[in-house]
Amino acid sequence: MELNLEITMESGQPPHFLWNCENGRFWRIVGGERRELWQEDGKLKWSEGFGEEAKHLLRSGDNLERICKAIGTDAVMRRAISRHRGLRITKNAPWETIVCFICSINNNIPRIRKMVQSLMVDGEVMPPEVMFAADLGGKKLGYRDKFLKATAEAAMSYDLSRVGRMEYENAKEALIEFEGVGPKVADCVLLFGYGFLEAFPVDVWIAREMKRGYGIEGERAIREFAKKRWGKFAGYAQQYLYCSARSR
DNA sequence: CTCCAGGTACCTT
DNA sequence: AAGGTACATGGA
Repeated sequence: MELNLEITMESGQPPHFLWNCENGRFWRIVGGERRELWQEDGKLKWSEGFGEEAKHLLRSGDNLERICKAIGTDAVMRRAISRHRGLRITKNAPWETIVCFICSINNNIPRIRKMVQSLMVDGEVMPPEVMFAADLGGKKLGYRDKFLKATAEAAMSYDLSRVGRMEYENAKEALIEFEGVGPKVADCVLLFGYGFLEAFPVDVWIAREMKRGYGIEGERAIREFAKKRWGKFAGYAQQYLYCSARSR
């Protein structure tokens, strides 16, 4: 599996907010167990018993070479890919992904991470029932606390796995019903939480990069262009562009 | 002081 | 569909 673990885990995807990094190893606690991930000579290593989950997290089934070949149809994208070799889309739990990206609203990565960490108990994001009942005051969430409360309450009586069985457009509409989930957050959740690789989240970095690289402006036009050019792998294209924009 | 950050909700054209 | 504005917070 082609992989650059460091770039992947620290590219603004959910693991960036949920996992920790210490001397080259990534770790988090799940169910009281410490899971670790690292690379040796490019080869992925994991702590005992964590192999299947690790492969799932890193979408080992994605043929990165084939995907990059499919989306690398112009100089801008090829350059983005070459500068971030081994960057993969990750697959995370839907609820954790929703929380991460509600926290991301009009926010920066270091602070998103702080907020998400403050919403974790025993290494995991508080489940909806707990979050709804929790006192979020003092966590410095800004106006996002009311979005989290409302969405947590709604999620208590909603089977989030349903979304994963819908078509992309319907799934997006369903997610936007939650307070604090708009088009951009929904696309992030669909991409990183449900594995819809056609999702193309448009944030300020992407908007900037699309104008710079392709001369395209406006959310509507950007999404149309992305769908036409990158189709079912638009999510990967987006992540390469995002990292390019941020490393500029 | 202003500007910005993986935007959304709500309003008016 | 497109364009405005308020909204919390902290760092540059």
